Amino acid sequence: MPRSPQQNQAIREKRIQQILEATLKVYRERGYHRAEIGEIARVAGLGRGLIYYYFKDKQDVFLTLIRRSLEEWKRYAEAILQLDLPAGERLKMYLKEFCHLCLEYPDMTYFHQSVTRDLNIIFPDQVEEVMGYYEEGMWKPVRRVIREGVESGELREISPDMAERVFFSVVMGAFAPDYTIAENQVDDLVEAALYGLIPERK
Amino acid sequence: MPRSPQQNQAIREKRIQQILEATLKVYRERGYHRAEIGEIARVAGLGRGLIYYYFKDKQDVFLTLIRRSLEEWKRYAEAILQLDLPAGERLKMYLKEFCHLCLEYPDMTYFHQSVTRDLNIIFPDQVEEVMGYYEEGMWKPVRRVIREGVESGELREISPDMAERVFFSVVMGAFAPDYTIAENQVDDLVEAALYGLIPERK
Amino acid sequence: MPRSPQQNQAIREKRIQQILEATLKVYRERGYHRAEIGEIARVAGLGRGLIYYYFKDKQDVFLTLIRRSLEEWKRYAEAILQLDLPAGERLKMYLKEFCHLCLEYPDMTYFHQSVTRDLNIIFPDQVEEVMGYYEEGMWKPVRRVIREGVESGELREISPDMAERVFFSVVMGAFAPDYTIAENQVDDLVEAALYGLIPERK
Amino acid sequence: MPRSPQQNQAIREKRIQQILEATLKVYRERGYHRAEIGEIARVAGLGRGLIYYYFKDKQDVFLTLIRRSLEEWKRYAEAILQLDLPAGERLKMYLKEFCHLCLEYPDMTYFHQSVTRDLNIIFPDQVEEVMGYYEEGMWKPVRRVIREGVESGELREISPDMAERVFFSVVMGAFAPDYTIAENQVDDLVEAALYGLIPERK
DNA sequence: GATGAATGAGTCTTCATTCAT
DNA sequence: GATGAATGAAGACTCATTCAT
Repeated sequence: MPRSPQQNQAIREKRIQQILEATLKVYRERGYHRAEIGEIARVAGLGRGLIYYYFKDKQDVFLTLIRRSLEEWKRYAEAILQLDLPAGERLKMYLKEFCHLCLEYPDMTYFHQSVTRDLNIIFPDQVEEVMGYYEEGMWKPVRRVIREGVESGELREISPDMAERVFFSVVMGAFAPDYTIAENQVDDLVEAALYGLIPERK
Repeated sequence: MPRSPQQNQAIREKRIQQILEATLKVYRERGYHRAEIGEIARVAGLGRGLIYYYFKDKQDVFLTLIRRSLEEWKRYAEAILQLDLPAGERLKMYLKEFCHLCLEYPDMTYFHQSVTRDLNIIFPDQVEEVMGYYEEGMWKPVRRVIREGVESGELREISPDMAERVFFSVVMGAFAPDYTIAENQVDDLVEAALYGLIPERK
Repeated sequence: MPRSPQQNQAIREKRIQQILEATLKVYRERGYHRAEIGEIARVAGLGRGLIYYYFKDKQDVFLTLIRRSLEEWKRYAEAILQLDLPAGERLKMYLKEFCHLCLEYPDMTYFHQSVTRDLNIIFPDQVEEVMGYYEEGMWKPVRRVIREGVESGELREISPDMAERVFFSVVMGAFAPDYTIAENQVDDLVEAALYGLIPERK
Repeated sequence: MPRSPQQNQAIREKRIQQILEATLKVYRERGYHRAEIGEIARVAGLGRGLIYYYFKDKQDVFLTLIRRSLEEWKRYAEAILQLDLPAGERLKMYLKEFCHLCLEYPDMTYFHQSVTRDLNIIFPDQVEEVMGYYEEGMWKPVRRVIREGVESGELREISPDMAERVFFSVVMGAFAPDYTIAENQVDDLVEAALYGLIPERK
C-alpha cells in the first residue's frame, strides 16, 4: 500500500529537517572536515545512505543549510527593518533581536560565523554563489537602513561601508566561540556599538 | 668533516622559518585540514620528511607558529601600550598599529582569526594551552590599558570586559577574509571603534 | 528494503572471521609489522577500508584474534583437564591433544608462539591485558592440574611453577618455525617431557 | 697528522662494538622493525651516518651481531663439551653454564630467542645463511654429545633429534620474556630437563 | 523510502638510507 | 672517520560515496 504524494512530501520535509539539524550539531563540535556524514546520519537517527537520497553530496547538505536559514532570517530581518521608525531605532532593534537569536540558537550562530570565514575552503568552487546568499539575506537588508541613516545625518559621517562593517563586527565578535555575552549584556553591547567606547569628543 | 654546532643551529632555525612561512601560505588557501604536510613542504622547498624532523606532527607545526608569532607580537604591543600617554591615546595608537600590521601581513592575520575561531577543532586536546597563548600575547596587554581607561573615566562606563570585546571585535571584523579595509580607511575605523556610529546622545 | 538485523549480524560475523583468518595467514609469512592491512584485506577478499569498519585499528585486529582463539581453547582444554583421571594422565592427554592441534593449525600455533614472545613490542600499552588473556586461557587451566599432581606425589618434587614451565617449554619448542615435529613423534615428545632425557637416577 | 693503520683498526673495532651493543639494547625494547637506526646511533653515542660507514645496511648490523656472538659462544661451548666426562655430565654442565650466561646477558638471550623465531621475517632472503650460523654455533656442538649419550645408553632411547629438541626447548623456555627463572632455580630446571616431570615409570 | 556493508582515494607519519660538509 | 640534515617510499588510517538488499 504505497503512500500518498502528500505523505511522501511530508516525510521528505521532515527528513531534510532532521538532517540539517544534525548537521548543525555535528558541525559545532567538529568543523566541516571532521563532520562525517556517518556521524550526521547517526545524530539524525537515520541511515547513512539516506543522506545521499536527499542531497547530492556533503557540500549540498551545507549549501542547503545556509540557503534555508538565510531565507528565513531575511524574512525576519526585513520585518524589523521596514518598520516606520528612525534608522537608528531600527538598527538598535535589529541589533538586539539579532543578539537574542544568537543566544537562543548558538549552534546556528557558530555555524554562520565559521562558514563565512571559511567559504573558500568549504566551497572552493562556489564562493560567489554562497556569498550571494549572505549578501542577499544578511547584508543587503541592513545596508539599506545604514545608508538611510548616514544620508539623513542620523549616523556619524563615515562611509556607509565602514559603518556596516563596524556594526556587524561588534555583533559577531560578541558571539565568539570562547566568549559569548550574557543576555543581560546585550543592551550594553548595543550601546557600545552605536555610541562607541569614548563618550565625548572635544 | 661535520658541520659545527653553530652551522647546524643556523640551518635548523632557517628551516623552521621556511616551514612556518609555508604553513601560513598554505593555510591561507586551504584551511587546517586541507593544508597537507606535503604541500607545505613543497611550498617551503623541502622534502616532506623534513617537517617531521623539526616538528612532532602537524599540530606541532601550527602550535609553534601560534606561539612564536604571539611572543613577537606581545613584545611589539607592550612597547606601545607602556608609553606615557592617556589610555585612549595608547589604544588609538595600538589599534592603528594593529591595523597596519594586519594589512602588511594578511596571511598571518587570517591565520590568527581563523585559528582562534576553530581552536576546539584544530587542537581538541590543547584548547586551554592555546587559549593561554592568546590570553598572554593578545588580550592581557590591552586589557590592562582598557581597565585604566575605564577607571580614569576616559572610556565610557561599560564594563571593561565589554569594552575589550568591542574593541577587538571591530578590529578583527575589519579583516574578514572576504572584506579587508584599505590603508586609508584605518583612521575612520579607529574613530568608529572608539567613538561609535552615532555622534551624540540626547 | 534494508536487510534485517539478523542478516546484518550474520554478515558481520562472517566478515570478522574472514579478516581474522586472513590475519593469521599473513602474519605467518610476514610478522606483525610487515603484515600490512592492505595485504590482510586482499587475502580476505575484502576492501581495505572494511577492516577499519570492523576493527578500531591494526592492534585491535590482533587483540581480537588472541582473545577469541584463547576463549575457544580454554573451553576445549578444560573439557580434558576436568576428566576423572589421575593428574599425570590428564596432562598426558592434554599434551597430546595440544600437539595434535598444533599440527593441525600451524598458523595459529606460530601466531601464539610469536605473539607471546613479542607482547611488549606489539602491544606496548596493553601488555598486562594481553598477558591476562593468556593466563586465563592457557596457563590457569593447566596450572591447577600440575599443582594437584605435585601435591599428590604423582609429579616429581620440583616447584609447580617450574613444572609448569618445563611442561609448556617442551610443547612450545616442538613447534618452532624451522622445525616442527611429525605426527608420529608426538608420543615420544610427550614421553620425554614427562619422563625426561635420562632414564634413571642413581 | 693522519692516524696509523693500527689506530684506525682499533677505532673501527671499538665503533663496531659500540654499535652492536646498542643494537642489542634497542632491539630488546623495540624489536626489529621499530629498532631505528637513528635510535641505535643515539644509544651508541655516535652519528647516524657512521653506522652506514661500518655496515652495509640495517640487516648487515643484525647479521654481524648474530655471526659474532655465535662464534664466541661456539668456542665457549666446545670447551665444555669436549671435557673428558660422561655425556650426561657434560650436558648438565653445558646446561648450567648456558643458564648462567642467559641470566647474565638477558638482552643477548632475548635477541637470539626472538631472532631465531623470526628469521624468515627479518632475513627473508638469507634464511639459509643465518640458520647455518645457528646450526654451526648452537646445535652442532651439543648434537654430537647427545648422540654419544644415546648411543652409549646413557640417555633415554628416544631419537637424538627429539632429545636435542627437548633439551633446548627447556632451556629456551626458561627465559621467556615474561618469565625468567632465578639463579637458584637453575639446578631444578636442569634436573627437570634431564629427568622429566614424573619420577618413575611403572 | 531506507539501511548499513563495502570501497578506495587521499593524508599523516615513520624510518632506512644518502650526502654535503 | 664523522656528523646530522635531508629525502621519499611505504604503510596505517579516515571518510565521502556507492550499492545490494
